[in-house]
Amino acid sequence: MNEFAAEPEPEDEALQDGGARPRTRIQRRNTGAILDAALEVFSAQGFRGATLDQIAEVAGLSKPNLLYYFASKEAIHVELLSGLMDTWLDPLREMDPEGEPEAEIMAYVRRKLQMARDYPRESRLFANEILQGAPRMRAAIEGELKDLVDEKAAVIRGWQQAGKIAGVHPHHLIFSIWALTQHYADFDMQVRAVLGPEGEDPFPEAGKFLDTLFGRLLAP
Amino acid sequence: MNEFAAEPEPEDEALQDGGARPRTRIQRRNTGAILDAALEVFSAQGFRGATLDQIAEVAGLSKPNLLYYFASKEAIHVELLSGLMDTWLDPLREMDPEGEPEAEIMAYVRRKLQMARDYPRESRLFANEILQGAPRMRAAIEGELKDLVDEKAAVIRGWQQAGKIAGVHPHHLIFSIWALTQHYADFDMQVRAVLGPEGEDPFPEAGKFLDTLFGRLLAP
DNA sequence: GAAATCTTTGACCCTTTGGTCAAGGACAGG
DNA sequence: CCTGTCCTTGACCAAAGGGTCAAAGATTTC
Repeated sequence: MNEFAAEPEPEDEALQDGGARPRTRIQRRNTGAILDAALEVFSAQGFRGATLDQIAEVAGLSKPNLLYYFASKEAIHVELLSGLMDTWLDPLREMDPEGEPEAEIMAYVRRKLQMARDYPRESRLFANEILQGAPRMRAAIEGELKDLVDEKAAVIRGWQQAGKIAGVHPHHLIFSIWALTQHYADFDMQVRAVLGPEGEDPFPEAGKFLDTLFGRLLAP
Repeated sequence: MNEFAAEPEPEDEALQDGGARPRTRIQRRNTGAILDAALEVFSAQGFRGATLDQIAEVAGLSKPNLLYYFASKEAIHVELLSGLMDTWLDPLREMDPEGEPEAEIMAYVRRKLQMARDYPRESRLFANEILQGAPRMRAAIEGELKDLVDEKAAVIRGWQQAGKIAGVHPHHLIFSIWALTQHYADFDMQVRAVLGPEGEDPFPEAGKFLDTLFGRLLAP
């Protein structure tokens, strides 16, 4: 079970009224189970591909019971996404303008790779949403996300002007970190298939590779 | 209109029988329009999210007419995917073991980035398929794709042992090329949103960035 | 321990969707 | 210009899917 998306924003919205947080123990347990099941199904099938029956089955509840806790399929999805954005941006927020430039960026890379490993479903949910043109997240991406990236890009530019790291385009540097780390979650199936049936964990090697890559890219 | 996926394999399968290639001019035109429309819709909505009505509308045909040319929704999808794999791997096939190592890899990166720019729908179709665990492509990925990657990884290892390029993990090097180039197609919406409303083409800058990145990564 | 308040679900409803079919048009080829 | 093949579609159909509801079961509260 995973609180990752369930915790940040107190789920509710449903339960006809619309004021209170999860009250009873039962409510907390069931909304948690629903969000976890929905994450499982939405991340694997996309919004339109997922069905309430599938989510209900994974959650171990009946379909009408889902709809007792959430007003609609869409409401479940929105709940997941709104919890996601914050957690998704946290590793970037932690990048400290006062820190040692190369170390800060390398640490960011490692945090993102760790997230890809620990929360692949969240990564795929996000990927699905962007792939379809972000119909339910456009605002957050053009607002929150863009603002944070612009802010950190400015920090990076400062480091570059101080000669601490190489002068590569800050926005594209950030894109490259996203692309390279999330790839291991979103394309996990392909990565494992290509590496062969030995079934060993690709992440340790990926970590080493990314250390080398960004080490060389950032050297002033 | 785009022949990319329509041409490689002669579409047919439908038309009740199952022997002949597109015979008439009408047939060629309509199967082409259907595959192009299906690429549009599948790449944007995923398989389950797409509907025959949407595809029919984009193609400018009636739904029963679609099903005159293709046996089922699934048949259209399969047709697209089977045409895709070959084209997708071509840029890697072209990497020449006899060529100058760094130049060969850089050229591969540029070809892939060019594909992301010219064929974003194909990239997203592929991404959708892998994200959902590749239910209809597993065989091709574990076979054709893995084989080619293994072959080229061996070539790269040879170059590394000859001291021509840095000794990074060949498979992860290839993954990084895929991740970094396809990101600009698959996450296009996000890339453009973050770069801001100026609406300028991200690809020229991406090209410069990737030149720097791989130049530094590969230097022996 | 009974009233008031949550939870749960079987049965149902309406829309969407993949797919069928028979009949009517368009187009060769002779 | 007529016949046999190819193409097109309006009308249907059955299944799936999102969502509702009333009534029955649990829990809590006093």
